[in-house]
Amino acid sequence: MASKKTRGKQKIEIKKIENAEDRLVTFTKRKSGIYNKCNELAATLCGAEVGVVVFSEFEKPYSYGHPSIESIADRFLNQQSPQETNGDNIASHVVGAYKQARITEILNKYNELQEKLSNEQLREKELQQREKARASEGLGWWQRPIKELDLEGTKENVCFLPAPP
Amino acid sequence: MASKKTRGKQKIEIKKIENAEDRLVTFTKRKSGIYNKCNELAATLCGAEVGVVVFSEFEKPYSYGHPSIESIADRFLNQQSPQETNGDNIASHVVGAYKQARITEILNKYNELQEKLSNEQLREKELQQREKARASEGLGWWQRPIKELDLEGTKENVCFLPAPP
DNA sequence: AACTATTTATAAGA
DNA sequence: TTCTTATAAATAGTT
Repeated sequence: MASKKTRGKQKIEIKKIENAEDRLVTFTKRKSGIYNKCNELAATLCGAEVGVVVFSEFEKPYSYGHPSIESIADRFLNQQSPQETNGDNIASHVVGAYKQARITEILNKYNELQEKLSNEQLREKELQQREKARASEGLGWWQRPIKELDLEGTKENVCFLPAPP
Repeated sequence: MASKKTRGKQKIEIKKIENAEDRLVTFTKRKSGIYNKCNELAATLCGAEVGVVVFSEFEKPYSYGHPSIESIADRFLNQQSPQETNGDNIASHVVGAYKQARITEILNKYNELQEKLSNEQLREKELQQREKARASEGLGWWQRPIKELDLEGTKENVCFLPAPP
């Protein structure tokens, strides 16, 4: 009993983490922490919508949105009355890019299909698949092994539940 | 001193907070919590950039960005794959070569999924065949009307797209 | 808006 | 990398 197993969470300065490995670990952990917070915010408030975009130090893009980035962006485009912004609005640019590439549509279709598939066929496998998908969370969807794009509920890069009417 | 001053933080279900006042308070608190987390993530990693967009239940927009929304947006709009740049630098309207390749993967995956589904249900199989046929017609999916990409009722349920490379 | 008792997130370690 | 664990940080309910 004499010694504790770990020192537990230590206070850290909010400065760049010098060690690259630690930095990556922290990046990953905190990013998911933020996603989780955002998801709770949206779920908790139910009327709220949240979109997050993160670029790693290697400029690898990550993102989260609820219920979808499009709806969020569209709102920005249609009505501007920012109460607290520290910059230009990101959503309009983001959506512009998306619309140009027309990735949005195909991804929507893809997700719908995923949903369909899982509903009809693989309900019981969801958990397994989710675990798998989580393993490669660090990669953008286009960079992932295609296999892992399988099925719904890629927790990290995808969002979930539609808000009640 | 016998009695505690408060019950402290209580565990709550992640469900819509029924009481409107509490909901607003929580929204405000958690939103700043998220901003703070994002700020730490950006500052901590230093190379990272983060943008957040939040809409309240009243559709009031809030946002945060670090170091600036512009830089994040620029990356979304101007990102080009490193691999692409040294080969042919024909021009900007081909920007999407790499992008499209990536997307094609998704499309392929999409079709794969459909195939899977077809093993379960004939209806889905037909759907899949139709899609396949279209895919080989010569037009890239991105050039086709969205409707041909099939499936109806675009819901706002899922998915969020990471940035195009 | 401040306060705390708790819950939650997470820095280190295993 | 995934799991622990001690501790820091966030926050639900209160004042």
